[in-house]
This record gives sequence, structure tokens and C-alpha cells, in this order.
Amino acid sequence: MMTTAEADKDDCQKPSRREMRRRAMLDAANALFLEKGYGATSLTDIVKHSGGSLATLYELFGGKEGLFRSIVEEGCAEFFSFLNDMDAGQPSHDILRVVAQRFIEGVLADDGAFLRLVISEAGQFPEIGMAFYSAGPANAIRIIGNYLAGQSGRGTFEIDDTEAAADTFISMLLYDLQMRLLCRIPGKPTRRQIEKHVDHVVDTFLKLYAPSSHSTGPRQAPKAPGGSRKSRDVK
Amino acid sequence: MMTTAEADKDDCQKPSRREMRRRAMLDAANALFLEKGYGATSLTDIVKHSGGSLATLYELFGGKEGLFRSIVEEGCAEFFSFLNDMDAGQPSHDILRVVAQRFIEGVLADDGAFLRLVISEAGQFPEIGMAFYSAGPANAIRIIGNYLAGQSGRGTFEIDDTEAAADTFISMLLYDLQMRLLCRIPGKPTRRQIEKHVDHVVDTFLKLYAPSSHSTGPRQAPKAPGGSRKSRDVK
DNA sequence: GTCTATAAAAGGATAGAC
DNA sequence: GTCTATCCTTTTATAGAC
Repeated sequence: MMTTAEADKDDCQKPSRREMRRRAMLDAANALFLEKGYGATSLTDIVKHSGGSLATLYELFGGKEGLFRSIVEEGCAEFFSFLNDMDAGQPSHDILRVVAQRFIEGVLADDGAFLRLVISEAGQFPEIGMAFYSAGPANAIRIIGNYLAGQSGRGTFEIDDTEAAADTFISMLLYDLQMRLLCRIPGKPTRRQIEKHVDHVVDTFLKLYAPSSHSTGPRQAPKAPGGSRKSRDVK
Repeated sequence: MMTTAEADKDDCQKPSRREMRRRAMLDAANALFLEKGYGATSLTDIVKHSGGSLATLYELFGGKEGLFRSIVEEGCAEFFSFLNDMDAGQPSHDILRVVAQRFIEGVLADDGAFLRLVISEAGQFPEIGMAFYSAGPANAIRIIGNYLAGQSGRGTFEIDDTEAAADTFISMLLYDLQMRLLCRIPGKPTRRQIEKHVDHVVDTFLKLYAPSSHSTGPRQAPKAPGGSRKSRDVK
């Protein structure tokens, strides 16, 4: 027989009762907040899904606000984890396609639910929006900007303001897509459409910043005229 | 002395009591929803600001939802009214600067409060997000796309997919700005910064789509190196 | 520590007087 | 038609048993 303390030392994952409750409540709250929004989600609803009781929730998180802050904190870290995977040592600018693809996958993964939640409550919880922006957009621009700066030194690109270029890249890539998600326009883009968009953005970026007329763009695919059904219309 | 009926006929604006109440309630609700969000605003709070009473509110709007829908309907029409002012007959592409300026002014006008409100409640009120996207982003892309198509015919630009080009233009112009507003990053950009950004976007756009090497860009201003403090950092 | 039961408050909605 | 007063539900928050 082991004491619980010994068990804790033994098992690295330490699934203490407290920690399991905490996780279950965080997960339930996360799902419900993302689905219904902060205001429309009640604590009893969360407890109903997580198990445990209201009193325990208060014991662990201090209330609805505390629970919410924990959710967002975790969410920010997870949501942008893919940013840290960027390997700046890659040879060519094909890496731009890979990065773009990952960005879009990341954005599409939760249908914009997390971003919507942050935006919705940024008014009532001032630090939440700032934390998100720092961990997300600002971080992305810095990382991509740094990458571009490195490549710029090697002659892969000709860019004077690398962060502005990074901003341009991300903006072209995500603006309309994210806006549609946030507005809940139905219908996800197909893999084919995403690929096409990524190609278009990368090509445009290269047209802007590839060393002049060196014509680095390997895919200036001759576009089928009129075949670009993007269906921006809603109805 | 006039009866109220005569007064109504006399005054073309017909500020009937009913209509005045309606306006007052719409205005109060609008302000409160934009400030505190839909869920955090109570009907009693609205009535307290508008005058009148809860019962009248129900008589006029049927409840909180009806009131909210009325708000958003009005808001969409007003928010994008500036789009219809675009005069496609203008001579050069200096009009791009004017358009860009107006877009940014429009976006900054309410600090993103209206867009935030729409995004927040797009989940609970499905048609609201779609109405906004149609009246706003989709409409903007179509209008600018049409303008570009017209100019493209005259040789001002060389564009094959004019709507994609319009998307690029708007994305570069607004993405980071709107994201910062939505996340409540404090500190509005100064007029100087806005002007600089507009110039950068227009120059970039011309670099992409102006007839080759005709060098239409009148303002390829030599940037002071290192002077581009955009302060993307939050802290 | 975890749960049951309940307090306390607030919000949405309505009935009825004027 | 407009207001006052009130009902009923829901929600946050806590006290006390096990």
C-alpha cells in the first residue's frame, strides 16, 4: 500500500481527485462557453456536464469569472501552439505554403468559436483580449517577420519592413475567411478551395517580395478564367 | 390651439408619441448593447435610460430579441452607408486612397463595437451574422471589385480576378486594425499613422496591379529605415 | 473536500389600473 | 396606449451535512 503522497510521486500524471474534477469542469465549461457564449452558459449547466457540484466549482475557481479566465488562459496557449513549430532553417519559400496551410487549419479547427468568445468578452474582461492578441496575431506577425528577415538576409526575399510584409501575408490569408467564420456564414471551404487560396496568397506575396524578375514563383498557374467560384454571396 | 391629430398632419416628421418612444428605446438599447453586450444589458436598464416602461417596450418590440433585431437591422444599413457613395467615374487611382481612408474612418468610428456585437450574438441569432456579412464585407468586395473591373477595362489596372484583388485590398487595409479593435487593444492610431498605413496599402496594391513598370505609384516614399514604429506589442 | 439544499438577487414577461 | 406593480423563472453564491 502507498500513501497518496507516495502515489503522487510514483505516478507522474498525478490524477488526484481534485485535478480530475478540475479538468472535467474546465472541459465542460470550455465546450459550453464556446458553443453558447459566456452569458448564455450557466454554472449549473456546466456542473451537469462535468459531474461534481456547484460548491466544488466555487472551491476550485472562485466563481464564473475565475473559471472563464482559466479557460481563456489555456485556450490561448493551445490555440497558438502551432506557431512555435516554425522552422526557420528551411531551404526555400515553399515553407510559406506550409505555414499558410497550418494557419488556415488552425483557424478552421474550431470554426472561430474561441476567437468569437474572446471578442465577445473582451469588453467585460479587458485583459483577455490583450492576452489573446499578444499570444496570437502579434506573436504570429513577429515570428513570420523574423523568418522573413532571416530569409531576406539570404536573398530569398527583398523586403525592407518585414513585419509589415508579415502583416500583409497574414491579412490576405485570413481576413475574409475569419470574417465569414465569425459571422457564422455556413459552409466550410473545401480542401481544394483552401489549397487554391493558399496558392493565390503565396503567389501574390512572391510577386511583391521575390527578388525582381528572378521569377521565383514556381506556380504562376494560368488561371481558368471565370472558374474562380468563391461564392462570396450568402444567399 | 391644435388637436394632436392636427399637429401630426401639420408636422411632416410626424413625431407621434409612439414613434418618439420607439426612437428613444432604440437609441438607449443601441448604446447599452454596444457598450455592455446583449447578455449583460437588461430591459429594465434600457427603460431606465429611454423613459417609458417595460410594458411599452414589449408592446413595441415584442421582447428583448425583437428589440435586438431592430437594432442590428438599423445598424447594418447605417454602418455601411458610406459604401454607396463610391463614385466609379473618378479619373485616377487616387480614389483608392479616398476609399481606404473612408473604410478606416468607418471602422474606427465606433471602436468596433457594432461588429463585436454582431459577432457575439451571431451564434444565438443565425440570420444576424449573415445579414451583416452581406451588407458589409461581401458588399464591399463586390463594389470595389466592380470598380476595379471598370478601371481594368480602361487600362488603369491589370487584374484578372477583380474580386480577389478587392479582397486583398480590404484585407491588407483592415485586418490588423480590426483585430486590435475587437480585442480591445487600447490606443487608437493617430491620423498620421492611418495616413501612412493607407499609403502603404495603396502602394502595395499598385505594385501588384498597376500596368507593368508603367510605375504609376506617385508615392513610393523612401521609408526612413527603422522609423516604422507600429508598436504591435501590447505591453 | 465533496455534496445537498437553499438563500438572495435579478431578469424577463404580464395583468390590470388609468 | 401607457404606466405600476407583480409573478415566475433562472442564476449566482453559500451554509451546513456527510
